Amino acid sequence: MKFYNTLHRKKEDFQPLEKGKVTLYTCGPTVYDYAHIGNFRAYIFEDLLRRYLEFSEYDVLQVMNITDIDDKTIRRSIEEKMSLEDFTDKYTSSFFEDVETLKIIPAHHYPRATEFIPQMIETIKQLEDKGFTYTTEDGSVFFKISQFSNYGKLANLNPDQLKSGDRVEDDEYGKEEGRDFALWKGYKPQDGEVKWDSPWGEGRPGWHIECSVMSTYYLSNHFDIHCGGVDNIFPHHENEIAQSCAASGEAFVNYWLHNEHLLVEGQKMSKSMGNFYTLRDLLEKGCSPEALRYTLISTHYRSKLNFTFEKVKASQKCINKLRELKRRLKKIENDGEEKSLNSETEDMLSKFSDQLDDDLNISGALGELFIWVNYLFAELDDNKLDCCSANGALLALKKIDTVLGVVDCATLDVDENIQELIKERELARSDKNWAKADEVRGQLDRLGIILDDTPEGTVWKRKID
RNA sequence: GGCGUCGUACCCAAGCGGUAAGGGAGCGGUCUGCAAAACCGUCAUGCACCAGUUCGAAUCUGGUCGACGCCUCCA
Repeated sequence: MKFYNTLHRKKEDFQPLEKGKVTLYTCGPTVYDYAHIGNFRAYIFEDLLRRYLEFSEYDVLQVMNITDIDDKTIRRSIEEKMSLEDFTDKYTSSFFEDVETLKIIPAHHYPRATEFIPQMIETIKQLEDKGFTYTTEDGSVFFKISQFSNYGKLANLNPDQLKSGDRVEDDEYGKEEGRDFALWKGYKPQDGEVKWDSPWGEGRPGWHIECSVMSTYYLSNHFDIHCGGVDNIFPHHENEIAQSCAASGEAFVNYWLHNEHLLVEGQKMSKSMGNFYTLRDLLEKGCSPEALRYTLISTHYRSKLNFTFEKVKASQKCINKLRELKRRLKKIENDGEEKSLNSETEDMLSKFSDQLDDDLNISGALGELFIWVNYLFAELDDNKLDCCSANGALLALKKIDTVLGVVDCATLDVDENIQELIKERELARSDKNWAKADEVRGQLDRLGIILDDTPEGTVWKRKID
């Protein structure tokens, strides 16, 4: 298995620190609003990574942080006249609901920054003792980058050139150099009720320290993989490396994986452009969670993904095709016990994983999958598939879906009213009352349900747009 | 200014020196009460452009054009 490691800007063979086990830290949400489709690209990429590692029989321990303390959560909670806790609880729950909707496998731990203040203070003290910090008049503590010689390695930036820059105007906490970053922020009136006691006075932790502290708390000082969006490479991850290595004196993360961003209809997603979508927005527009999942998963994680409704529609068709295959395979499964993977199926499985072994080359893997799907449909149409092979194929499809997570769907039931309509139409059809049958088809169509009359009876599925 | 990514058919997209995977859309057929699905056939002498290296290049080198990202808290 190979991954593109941002640290060395090349693909590298993946060797976990402990054989058969993977320690994985994935940057999570800042809970100040509903997560948008771009956020989910990152979480879906991380989910693909998690699922594929487990598919490859690694025992994965995954941690995802919940950032519930930063400028945005404080500002918005004050605007909403809510306590920080109530405010962030609301968006944390909505995040978990969305995770479930998208069938993202939950991380083993979701630490919240506010639950780790003592540990963060402890780490800052360690850094202070080792001479990596300085304190300013307002009770803020900064990390002194000039003390850390490896600074800039991940982002491939020259630290000396970070000294000057038009965008460095932020001297609000009185730091010595623009490039230094806050470990602890002294209390300011705009923080409202949000403050904790510390050896440097009241205040709150900086952003970067939370990930350093929470990742190493669960995964130890040195762990395998750390993921996030490309925008996190600098400064967030660069700063994490500096803090963590300076504090522990050990290596921090072996593999840094970053996902590219998402565009919507070719444009950067923004509220002013009117192309800013949360998961809820898209579900309301009729996109199914599986189609969104497929859309987000099916472009390689290091390429920009142009999110379009055309792509969601194409994704839904691919999923329908896989579900149709499953239905037809099940039909000849009959007595069910005997299974064998025929050579085509074995071939597909091995090519599928070969592709994903190459830095999660999902397009290549899906290509292999559909070659096999087409082969199976042709066999099924010719009645050439024995039940042994069909059972084997079903098994393979199930295995593939542990990675994709789009075929099986718990919410594929419709309300009773719709079931009644389908029965009504079945009756009309057996009476050859075609006018009535077509009327019902039209009725269901308006409800977003498509009917397929198959030799085994009528099946239905969700309309694509 | 510094660092970096990308340009393959109508759309998406693999490919990493050996003669263009796969998906969607389209078109023509088979099947069907109608439809859908599925199946069969069709769909790039060419991979932004120009040179070069090579027996051989979408793949390597140089250049040109174009799109984009990061350079202090945005996944």
